Parts: sequence; structure tokens; C-alpha cells
Amino acid sequence: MLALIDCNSFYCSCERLFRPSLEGRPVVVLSNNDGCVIARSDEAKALGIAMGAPYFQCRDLIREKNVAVFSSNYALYGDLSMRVMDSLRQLMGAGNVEVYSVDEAFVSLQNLPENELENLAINIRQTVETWTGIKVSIGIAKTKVLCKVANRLAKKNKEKSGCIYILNTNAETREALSQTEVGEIWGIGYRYAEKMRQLGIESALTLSQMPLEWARKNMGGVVGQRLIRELNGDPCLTMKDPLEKKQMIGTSRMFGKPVYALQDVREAVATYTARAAEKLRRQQSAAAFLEVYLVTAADNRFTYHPKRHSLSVRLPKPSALTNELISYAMPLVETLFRDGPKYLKAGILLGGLVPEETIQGNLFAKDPKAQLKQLMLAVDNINFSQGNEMVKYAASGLERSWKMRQELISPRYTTRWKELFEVR
DNA sequence: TCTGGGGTCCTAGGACCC
DNA sequence: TCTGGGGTCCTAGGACCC
Repeated sequence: MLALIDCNSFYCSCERLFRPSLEGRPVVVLSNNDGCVIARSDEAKALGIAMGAPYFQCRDLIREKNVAVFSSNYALYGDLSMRVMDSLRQLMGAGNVEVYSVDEAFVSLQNLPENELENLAINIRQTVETWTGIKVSIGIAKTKVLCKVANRLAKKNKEKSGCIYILNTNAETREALSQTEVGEIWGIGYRYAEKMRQLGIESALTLSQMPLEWARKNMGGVVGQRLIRELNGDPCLTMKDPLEKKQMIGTSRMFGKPVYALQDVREAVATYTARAAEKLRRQQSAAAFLEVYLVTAADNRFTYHPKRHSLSVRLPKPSALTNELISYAMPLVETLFRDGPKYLKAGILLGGLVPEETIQGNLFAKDPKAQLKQLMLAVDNINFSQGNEMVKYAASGLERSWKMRQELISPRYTTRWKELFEVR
């Protein structure tokens, strides 16, 4: 059996942790640039504020209902996420925990007798809440997809379930699937849900009874087949090795306001390259492939149809050095950039990742880059301990008229001395 | 006026090679 | 009229996730 452990309204819970007065009051958290709503407390959901709703569209409702609004504070959420995951690792053994996202983890429950599952789940819930202050919901079943189904039901009726839902028998599984709409299944997005509805497939139970051959033709090949097998209790998605490294690393941002000048775009791309290079070094990889992309507004100003323009290079040798990566990125920016269009966003992708130690050096010559590697290490250490971008590259600019907006951000209570929670 | 950021996996087609 | 088969690498794009 597997368990999916998922924090309840995670970002909102983080904000509430340090402002108990928000308990019972609706809370929402906005995306970067304060663009749209990406987290809602139960009270905010009840008001009908949709996930992903543009902020400007629900601003009136938010004001009227006295909803507390926050810009996203990733330093805070990241730190609390780490505490929750560490708690799970302590309880269940590090090798049994797969962190799936900032607020979710799969836990393997091999060889546990069925009648102990519920007590275990209760214990996990209570311990995590005591240690971190964060409430979680737990779904237990035979496969990852079924765990997701169970977890959803646990959250749907918290009073009744106690935030725990277990699918032990086939009858329980059938019942759960019949209560789940196709669009709510993990792996069925907007497009497929639409397609299913047209075909008259409405519940997860109906979908689970479709033939595999049909899934291959209509649901993206092997992906769809796996999904149907998972719904039937046949595990196809295995637990991932916690030590696995990312295969691609990217950094991108919308600009705080539209940008028209080459210099601004250059600065932004240099900044993002430095960020991506940091992530690269954190997992001890080097990149052999680099892509820069710029997003412009559509010509038609009545619709929101941004256009993506990209260029890429293959590096002669994989690198994890910020200055080197910037020097490959800048010519791409210059080639891509045109005078005239309104630029909304820029980003960089690093791919072809290889472990840093496999990069071939010359055995006999002194590595000319050894000093640069030392420098990177020092820069990363300073930025980690003193705050992001304490040390930065000149190419990434000082003025930064393009920087994103975060007008409603809360203090970084747990990761900055200056912003610690104060008790008077 | 105002619509996030970071990923994953898969497929298809073209270039090139033997 | 006829025109191999199979492999790799790369790019582009679609679909999905939180």
C-alpha cells in the first residue's frame, strides 16, 4: 500500500501559522506579480474564488468579504515544506518518502497489516501537526492514482473523514471511483476531461472499465493505458528514488511591467541564468544545452495570446559556471530581440544535464577553471546565508525596472533574522 | 490597466548515419 | 512503375501536474 500525504491549503496555512487572528477568516495567496490566486483557504473556496482566478477579477469580492490577501512568500513556504517533509522522513524512514511537490509526498507502506493503516495515518497527522503546525490529509490505496482519489475524498468531507481516507477493499475502491468525476482524476486535465464528457464517460469508475486499446488511441498512448491500470489497482507509477536529479532546470518570470528595451531583457536573462546556474550547482550537475526564450504580447490587443520565441545552443563542454552560461545566453538574447514588440516575460532552460564530476578535464594541465569553481562556491554560500543576490553579476543590472511586483508579501518569519516573529 | 513558475513524460517528424 | 531498414539525435509541440 501507498499513502499520499498532502498539506491542507498549504500556502494559506503557512500564512496563518504566524497570524492566528486569521483563523476562520478567508485567506488567499497570489502568484508572482500578484497576478492570480494560487491558494485558497476553505473559507475562500466557499466564497467561490476559483483556483487560478485573475486577481483583478475577484478584487471586489475579496474586499467585500474581508478576505486576507498575500503575495507568495516562497522563502517561508519552502522552509515550512522542508519541516513537514523532514517530519515524514523521521516517522517513516527517509527511503520510504518521495517528495512529490512543495506540499505533497508519497509514502510507501510495505508489509503493513491492513488493520494498522488507520492508526498509522492518525499518528502521522497528529505528529506532523504538533511538530510543524501544519495540518495534512492522507489518502491510502494500492496505487498512486488511487491514493490521489482517496486523498481528494478525505479533503472533501473533513469532518466525516477526519482527513483520512483508506481504500482497502475492491468495494471501497469502486465506491470511491463512482464518486469521482473524470476531470478530477490525477492525469486528466482540461482537454481530456472535455473529450471524455463528449464520449459520455463521466465517472472515474466508467473510465476504469474502458479497454486499454481504447486508452492507447484516445488518451496519449502509454500514458492513458497506465492511468487506467492504476485505477484498477495495478501499480504502474513506481516510487521515485529521492536522490534522482532533475533533467532540466529553468528560471523564468513575467516582467513587473512590459519591457521594450534590449538592455532590460539582457539584464533579466542574465539574472535568471544566474538563478538557474545556482540550482544546477545545488544538485551538482552541469548543463550541455541552453535555451533562451522571450515572450511577447500578441498583435491583437483584445485577446491574451502571448507568443514564445526561443533559440538554443549546445555547449562545447557542459558547464555549471555562471559567467560561462551568461556568455552563451547573451548572444541568443541579441539575436532574438527585435525593436518594437512588447516583451512580457523571459526565461532560460538548462538541459543535457550531466553529473559535475563526469566532466572530462585534462589530467596533466592545471584546471584553469578551478578558481572559477571556487568562486562559484563562495558566491553560493554568501547568497544562501545572507539572502539571495547579496552577490550578483554586473550583467544582471542594478536598476531593474523589469522586476516583478510583490506588494502584499508577509515577512520571511523563519529564514531571515530581521524578519523573525516578534512577541511583545 | 491587470492572467505564475517550475517541472514531467510522450509523440512525431526531419536530418543524418550505416 | 519502381525507391530498405533501422538506429540516433534534435526540435517542436501537446498534455499533464502542483
